[in-house]
Amino acid sequence: MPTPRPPTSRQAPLQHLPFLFKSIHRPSSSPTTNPIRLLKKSADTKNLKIGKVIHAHLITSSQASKNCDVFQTTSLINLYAKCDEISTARQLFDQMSERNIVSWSALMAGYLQNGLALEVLGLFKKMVSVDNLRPNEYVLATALSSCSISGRVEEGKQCHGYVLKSGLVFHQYVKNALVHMYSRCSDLEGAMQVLNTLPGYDVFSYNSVMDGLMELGYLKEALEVFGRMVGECNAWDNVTYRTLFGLSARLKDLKFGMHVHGQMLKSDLECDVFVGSAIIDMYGKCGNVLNARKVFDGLQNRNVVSWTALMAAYFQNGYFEEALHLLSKMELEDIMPNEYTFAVLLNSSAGLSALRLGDLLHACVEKSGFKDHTIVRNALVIMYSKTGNIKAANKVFTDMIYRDTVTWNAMISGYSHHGLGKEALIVFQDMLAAGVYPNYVTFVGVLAACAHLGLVREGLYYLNQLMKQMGVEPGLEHYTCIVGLLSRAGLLDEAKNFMRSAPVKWDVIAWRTLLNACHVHRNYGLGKQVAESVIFMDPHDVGTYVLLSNMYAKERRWDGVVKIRKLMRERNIKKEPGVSWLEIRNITHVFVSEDNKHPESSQIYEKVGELLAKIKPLGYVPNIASVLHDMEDEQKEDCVSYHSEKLAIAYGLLKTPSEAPIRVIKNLRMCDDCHSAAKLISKVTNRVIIVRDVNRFHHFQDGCCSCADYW
DNA sequence: CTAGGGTTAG
Repeated sequence: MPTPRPPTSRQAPLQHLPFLFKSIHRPSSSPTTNPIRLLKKSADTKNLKIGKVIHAHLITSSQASKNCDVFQTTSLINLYAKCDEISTARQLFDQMSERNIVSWSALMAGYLQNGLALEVLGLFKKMVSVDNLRPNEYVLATALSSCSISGRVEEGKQCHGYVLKSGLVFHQYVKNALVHMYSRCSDLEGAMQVLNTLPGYDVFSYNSVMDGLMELGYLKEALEVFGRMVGECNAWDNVTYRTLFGLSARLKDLKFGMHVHGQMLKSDLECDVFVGSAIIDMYGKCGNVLNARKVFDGLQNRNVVSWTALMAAYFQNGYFEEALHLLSKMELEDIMPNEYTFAVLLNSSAGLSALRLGDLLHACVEKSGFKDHTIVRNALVIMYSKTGNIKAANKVFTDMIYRDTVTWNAMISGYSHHGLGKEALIVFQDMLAAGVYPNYVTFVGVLAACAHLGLVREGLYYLNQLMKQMGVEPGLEHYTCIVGLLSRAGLLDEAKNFMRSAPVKWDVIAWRTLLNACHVHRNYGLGKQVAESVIFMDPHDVGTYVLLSNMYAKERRWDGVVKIRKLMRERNIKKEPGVSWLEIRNITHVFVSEDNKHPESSQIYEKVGELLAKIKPLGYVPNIASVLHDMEDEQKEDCVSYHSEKLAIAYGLLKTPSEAPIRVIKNLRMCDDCHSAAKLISKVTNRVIIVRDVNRFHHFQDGCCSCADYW
């Protein structure tokens, strides 16, 4: 949706030009009117038009002496370099018969500005070897900066040598450029060495080092450097604040962040868009959306980044609708979304499982000119996979030319969530073949895939060998995957022993994994033990009470069921109502178990009855064991018959064309009864039914589910 | 001639 932009930079009106000519022609040129000064002025103001006029004039009246020519041409180089006509600058430079150090530095600065760092370093080498010139502070700062942006430590160290030789180590700019170079090239020992051996560093050096440390994830160390800074330098600037907000965000340390914020308010530093966005980001990442909003509302000028930061704050805290809602408000202020904005929006629609909205955003992205940005493509993969359309996710993935770690991880874990373990492992192999290094997240997806496929040996090999080989430290999530892997394969004792022996502090999730396995494998003895300990760890885990009561029921131990029910009453634990929803055209229809609030309720109930009647001959038996209320079996059967996902599936069948897959989202774990019903319904209706429950996707097709009945 | 804001995979 590109709208024409109003002209922002005003060109100098043409009627001013005769005046310029006059001043050039004036016989004894005063300092303000000589052409070199005018060239500098037009370079500084990036006014190429006037600069070219002066250039033309110089050509037509070329009476200049040779020495004057060096200065003039250098000024012209500077002009073209600053005005982004670097090739013109280069032509002039190459035609010079004689050059001084300023000619070199002007051209180098131009290349640096255009991001052509390697060109700068090439020039630097030529300058010292061919022209035998000694680099000055300008050339050194430019060369060092080129090393910084291109990550060339080796060249940076050579520059360091020149710095020492020239005696410019004490020059503030050069020193800072040196510290910055080492920080950006991830050579923090180098940076610290410069910082420690030389006296007199300023905000700039500290900012650089803290930034470098943060980039590498050394958050504690950055905090230490900050402590040193507090003692030695109190002139904090915008960049310092931005860095500190970034640090508190990454540490998720709200207290520290608020402290810095308070400090900033006390100082009379003006809060620019950069710092403003950093504060919003900090509050968002520290979980305080309200403050993020407050800061945003207080900003005098906002740009795309401020808006995107606020959307991200909402997104990160689960307020997906609010994040999406901000788009139209932003556009009302005439601010266009960019690739980051689209990434947040897509992730928000993924969070809602809003397929229709995601499709819509995809269309916007295609039109926007940001469609080929990796972050946007990644967000598309995530969005399609989370909204249940794994095929579309893979389409986006395969069409991508450049893929980063996040891309591969998104596809691997996407497949894993959908129970497509084989596909996940193939993508993983491709990732290794492409030379991309797997990280922590990659292996979570890979191990989950192994668990789905029951590949015990492979899983253990990945954990014990490959991860070490790849330099990835296994964490709780990986160990939990192993628990899942073992118990899914029916090796419950091994899983239990693994939990006993592995050097980790297990959380409820791990125990619940084992518990679930006991339930599926009908090992109720161990299951009850595990459930007791889960309840001990988290007395409000409703799902566990339900499972425990289920297990008692399956053993026909009604005393146990009664005990659990009593316990739940005493602890005031209520079963969260089951809610399912699905999108039809662009409306989301929400169903709550056994409620008849939907306007077409009677048709839906009728349809459910019809479906259940159709699948009963195929072996469907209502599973009423999970019903916790006191009632007759017949009532219990009614109860499970009208679970929210059954209502949603029935509605989907009523309202969508016969070839379309039905996509349902449910807030809880899918129950046994609905699971077996859905399998048979997919068979008798010949439809693909995709249900996303709290943990995973179930693809029902032709009487089978992708989770292979283990979830 | 030295720096910098936002996003994501579990």
